[in-house]
Amino acid sequence: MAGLRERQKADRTLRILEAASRLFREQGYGAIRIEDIAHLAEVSVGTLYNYFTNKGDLLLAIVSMEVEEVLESGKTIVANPPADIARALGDLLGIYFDHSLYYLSKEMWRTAMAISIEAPGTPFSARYTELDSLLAAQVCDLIRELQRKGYARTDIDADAVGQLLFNNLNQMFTEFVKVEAMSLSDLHTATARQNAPIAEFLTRR
Amino acid sequence: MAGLRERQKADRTLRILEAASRLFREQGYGAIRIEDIAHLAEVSVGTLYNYFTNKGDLLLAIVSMEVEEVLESGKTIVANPPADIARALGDLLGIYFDHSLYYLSKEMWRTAMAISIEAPGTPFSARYTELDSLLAAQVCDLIRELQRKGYARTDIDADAVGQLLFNNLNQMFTEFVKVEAMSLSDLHTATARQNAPIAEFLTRR
DNA sequence: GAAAATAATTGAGTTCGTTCATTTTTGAAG
DNA sequence: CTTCAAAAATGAACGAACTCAATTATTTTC
Repeated sequence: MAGLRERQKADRTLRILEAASRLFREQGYGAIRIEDIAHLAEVSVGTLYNYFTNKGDLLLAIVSMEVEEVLESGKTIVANPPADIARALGDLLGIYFDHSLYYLSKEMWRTAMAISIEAPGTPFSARYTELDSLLAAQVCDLIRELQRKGYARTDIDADAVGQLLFNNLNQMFTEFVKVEAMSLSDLHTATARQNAPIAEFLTRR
Repeated sequence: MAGLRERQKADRTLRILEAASRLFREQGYGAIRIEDIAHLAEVSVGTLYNYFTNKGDLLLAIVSMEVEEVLESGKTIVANPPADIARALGDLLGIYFDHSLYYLSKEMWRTAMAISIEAPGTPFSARYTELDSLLAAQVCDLIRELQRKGYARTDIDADAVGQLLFNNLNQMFTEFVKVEAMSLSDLHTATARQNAPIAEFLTRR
């Protein structure tokens, strides 16, 4: 019972998202004008604004899809973590970090993060923030799972440590996208060092 | 030997900073136009752009002054921390957090953080990032001082833990300015909980 | 002290995100 | 099939950040 209107709406949404995604990645968020996206998506500027509240929200829609995938991938680690805590953390962060530049440039991440801080109220900005919370919750889940499996001390506030670790990785990822010269391996090295004392602390003696 | 030119330059810089600071705080960064600032500072729009690369950099100049003060205040805690580690951390974060809304609104903080991520290259954006590093270093200094005084275990990587703690407080402060409803006391409570396990871990047994 | 050289100021013009009155398309009713 | 109402698309117009060629002010030189 999908009416013509409904189908066209879905089509247009997809066309806009694909056009924007491609142009942002190829030429940079800042270099692309709304008119360019509208043109490639074969809609008018006004129509684009019927579908997305503004340029930033369009970017956040794209970035959110990426975060959703990462969140899904993370589940496999949480469900079956290695006994070594430092390794378990490293594996999860590996999932988070290593796919980050497949579909999105550092500039796109920077802009997305900036917008989610500056304009937290738009629809996809809110979604992005929500996904952030879900990622934080996933780190907490990992700690709890390590406790449940008997790999980690159980007399420790898993949520407190989980949030701390997540906030740290989030900040490190922010630095990673801010500094064009910083590589993924730099990011891994830095976070591994920061996580090491916590891993030791959590390990059952 | 302060020539006329030099004096006028200093005067104008000050006038622009004071005008912007006042207008941003009273009416909001987003609501103020460059023209408004130029008018109040009694310079032309073009001149304002001779002094600051763009609107955002002007904001970051103002915010940086605030961070400089906080950094200075923090030194007193680092020089003379209480023996209780959780308290020492709480005291330092107290300095950081409690003065944050004296001269700057949450909106100003949000915008400043967003810009420092999105445009890390402008002069005052770079300065802001540098100050962030200095704050992180100060937290590391505190840990080292606690170790030196015999309050904290010395077999722990002080820089790793310091960076972790700083990244966490930075992220929590970001959340604080993002969520209009979140109070300073909420912020203290949340960070205290996150820091507690670390404080326990660091405490010499 | 006048003239030349250098530095700084100026504001009208350009660009781009965003809005909104008008037009066009779709779906329902008779 | 025609008519009507509701929904959606459209692009010209608006506003604000930023630029730059022309002008004005300061310093240096002779």
